[in-house]
Amino acid sequence: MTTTEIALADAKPYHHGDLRRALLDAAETVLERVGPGGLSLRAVAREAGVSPAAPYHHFKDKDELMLAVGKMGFTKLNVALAAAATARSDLGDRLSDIGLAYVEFAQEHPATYRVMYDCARRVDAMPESEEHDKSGFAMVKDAIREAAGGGISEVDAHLAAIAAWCAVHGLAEMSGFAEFQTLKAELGGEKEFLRGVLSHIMFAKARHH
Amino acid sequence: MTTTEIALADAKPYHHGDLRRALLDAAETVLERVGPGGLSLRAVAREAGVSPAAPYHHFKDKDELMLAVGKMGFTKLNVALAAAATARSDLGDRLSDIGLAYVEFAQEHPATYRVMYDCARRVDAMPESEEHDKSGFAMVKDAIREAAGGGISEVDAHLAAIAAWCAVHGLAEMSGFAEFQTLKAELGGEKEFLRGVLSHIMFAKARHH
DNA sequence: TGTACATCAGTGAACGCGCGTTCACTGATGTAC
DNA sequence: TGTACATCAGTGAACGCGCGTTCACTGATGTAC
Repeated sequence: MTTTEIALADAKPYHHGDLRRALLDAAETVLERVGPGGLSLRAVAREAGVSPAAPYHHFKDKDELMLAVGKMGFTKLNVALAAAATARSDLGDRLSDIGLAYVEFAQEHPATYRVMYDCARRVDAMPESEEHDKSGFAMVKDAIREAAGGGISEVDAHLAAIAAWCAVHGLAEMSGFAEFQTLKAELGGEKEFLRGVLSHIMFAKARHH
Repeated sequence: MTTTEIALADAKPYHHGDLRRALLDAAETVLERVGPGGLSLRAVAREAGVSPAAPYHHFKDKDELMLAVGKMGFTKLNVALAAAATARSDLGDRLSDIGLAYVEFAQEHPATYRVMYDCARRVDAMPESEEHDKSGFAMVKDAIREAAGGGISEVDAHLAAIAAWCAVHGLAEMSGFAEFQTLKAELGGEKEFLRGVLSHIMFAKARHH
C-alpha cells in the first residue's frame, strides 16, 4: 500500500487534496439549504468537514469566497446556455431554448443565482464576469441582429438584447410566485408556462421573422 | 401648557405616540444604508431612538417587521405607479410611463425593493400583497387587452402582461450594472437609456398599435 | 535510495462582537366612580 | 373635578448564540543533497 492508497483509504487524511474546490461545492450546498444571506464561512467549513480556520488558506476572507461562488455560478450558467444554444438550428427555437435553459438554471439553484447577481452588482470586484456574461449576452444579441437581417441599428440590437435579458432574469426570479399557479395548471405545466411567457418576450419576434 | 404641548416640546417623551410607523420608517432608512440582509432589529430600534426591546410591543418578531416593511413598499410602489398611469392619456405613453416609474422606484429604494420581493416570494405570509400587486399588474394587463382591441385571448393577455412585468423587474434590478454605462452615455442619459430598453419590451407593441 | 529541512495545509482554542429575544421593571395614559 | 387603578408602552440589563477572524501549533509533503 503506497501512501497515496492509504490517503485514499483513510476516511480523513490530514491534507485534503483540493479543499478550494471542495469549499466552493460545500458553499453551494449550504447556500441552497439556508438561502442567500444565511451563508456563513463556518457553515461552509463544517459542510466540507474541516476546521473553521482552514478556508483562510484558500480565500482571503468570506467576501472572497462569496465572489468565487458567484463566479463559479456564472461559469456553470454559461455552460448550460451554450449547450441549449446548440441543440436546435432554427433561430427562434434557439432563442427560446436559451431562455428556457436560463430560467431552469435559476430555478434549480435559486440561492446561488441570487448570489451571482449580488456579485455582478459589484462589477469592479468581478473582473472576469464580463467575459462569461458576454458570451451569453452576445449570443442573444447576435441572434437578434441575425433575425432582423441587417435591418436593425447597433444600438437597437443592443437595447433589444438588454430588454430580452431583463425579461428572462425577471422570469427566473418570479416564476415561482404563487400567483402564477393557476395559470400554470391551465397551460398544462411549468414548462408550458415558461415557453408561453418566453414567446411574449421581445426576442420572440425573431421567430415570426 | 397642556400635557400634549409638553409632550411635543419635550425632546423625548416616555411614550412615543406612533412608534410602529416610526419603526417602519427607521427600517427603511437603515435598510438603504446597510443593504438587504444587513438589517437588524436592534439597528432599527437604535435608528428610531428607542430601546432594543421596544419593537416587541408592535411586532411579534423580526420577521414580522420585515414583512411589514415589504408590504409598505408595495403600497408605496403602487401609489407611484397609479400616479404615473394618469399623467398621459395615450396608451403607449401610459405603459411606458408606468414602466419608467417602476424602475425609478426600484432605483431610489434598491434595498427596500429587494426586501419587497423577498417577501413576495413567501406569498402565504403576505396575504394582502396580491391586492396591491394586482392593481399595478391589472393596469398593464388591461392596457394590453385594450391595445390589442379584442384580438387577443385572455391567456395571451395574461402571458404578455407577465412578460412585461418580468422585463420591467429585470430592468429595475440590472439598470445599475456597469456594463450599461457606455450605452447610457451614448444615448444621452439614464432616462433615455431606460426609455430605450422599455421601448423594446413587449407591451411597447401597443404603442405602435 | 535516504535523510534534513523548508514549506504547505491543516487544527482547535480563543477573541470580541452584534444579534434576537426575554424579563422584571416603571412611567404615562385613560377610564370608572 | 378628583382620585384609584388597570392597562399600555416604554426601559435597560441579561441570556445564550453563531459569527468572522487570529493565533500558535502540528502533521504531511516535496525537494536538495
